[in-house]
Amino acid sequence: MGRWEPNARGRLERAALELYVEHGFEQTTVAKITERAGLTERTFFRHFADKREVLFAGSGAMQELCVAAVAAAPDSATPLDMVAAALDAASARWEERGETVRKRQTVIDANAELRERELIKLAALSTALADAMRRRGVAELTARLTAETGIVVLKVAFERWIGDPGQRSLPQLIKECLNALGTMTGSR
Amino acid sequence: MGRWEPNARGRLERAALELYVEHGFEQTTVAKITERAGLTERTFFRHFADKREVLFAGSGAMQELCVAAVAAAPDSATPLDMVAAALDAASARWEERGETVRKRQTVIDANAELRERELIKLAALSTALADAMRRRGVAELTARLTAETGIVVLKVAFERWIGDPGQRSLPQLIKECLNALGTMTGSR
DNA sequence: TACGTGATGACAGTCCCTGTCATCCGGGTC
DNA sequence: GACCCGGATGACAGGGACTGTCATCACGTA
Repeated sequence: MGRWEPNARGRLERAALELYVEHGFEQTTVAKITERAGLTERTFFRHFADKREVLFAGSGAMQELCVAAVAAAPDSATPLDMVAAALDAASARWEERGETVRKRQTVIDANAELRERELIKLAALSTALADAMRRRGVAELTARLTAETGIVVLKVAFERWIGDPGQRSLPQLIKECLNALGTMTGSR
Repeated sequence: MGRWEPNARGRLERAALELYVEHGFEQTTVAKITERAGLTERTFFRHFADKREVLFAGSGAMQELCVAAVAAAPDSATPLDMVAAALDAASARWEERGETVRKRQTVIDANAELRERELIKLAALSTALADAMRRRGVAELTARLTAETGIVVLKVAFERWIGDPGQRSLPQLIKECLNALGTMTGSR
């Protein structure tokens, strides 16, 4: 348990997820996490802004992935196409490690504070997508509305993907939601 | 400053908003709020679940208002019409006391924790709207997507209403966003 | 006037999170 | 090999949010 064991941050992430799964988020104290990781509380808060953030460490990379997808979209793409490309990129990444994603989501869904954090992460993603589209020449209002709509589709499709016993794939569910969206707004 | 001054809850709400405006949310301790209201900390937490909730005391009534609007929509209404009716009801209520609403929103926008709380309140509103639509016979997926889309429109329109120097009314901005939404999804 | 009920006060305690300073490890310099 | 420097960690004190528990108080009612 030397002071200099490698990958302190990774050990904290792992210990936290394990304990959140075993005993729930609220019942887990930061002291217990650092104890399992062989570190001190102070070090935990040097790596993560708060007790919730440890579950969202990967959200930054996911956001960059989505922004890159928008930037890489062909010039012929409509705003909705750009968002769809971003959602494809994100969902592909999630499909890869479905087991971990599901476990993590179970923890989040069981706690209101964590759902709050999840929502603000999605809001940040929406803003980033809107910015990326604006850089592609999309008008302000259109960019904002399209990005937010994309997040809606992501939320609904992801929810169904989690609830389903692995029947349909995430990209498939996203496509279905996008179609339903079209009939919804067009039905008048 | 007797122990039995009337309207303890109201005094707490008022004192909290005042102090949040004067010094910001983070700089305001619950002790300061209860001091101004002539009560104790323990009493604050009997009336409000946490320090943030005091700013969202009215969200329950707003949600009921929206749900009632959906329930009262004519049978000929499409899902999108139902949501539009709900947004009209909500925005009318906000227009009434624009001054207070703007002041409160300034406080919320300045703090990440408060934005988180705002987002989960909107998510709860979305769920309530979807439930109300389902009771009107709307299919599960359609209800969910339409409700979420309505919240998107509300968010974007409200944001523009706050940022604007009172040019366009909130119902007007909502209508504009709904129109832009139609052209967006229909543009392909 | 006595009593019951609900709201408030008083107090101790836990946990999250922060500021500060000392300590340690690894790597580069001479 | 001795020296040193920068980044990461430990140790400690402390504030503030929130909770549990019991005593106390005001008010309506019999």
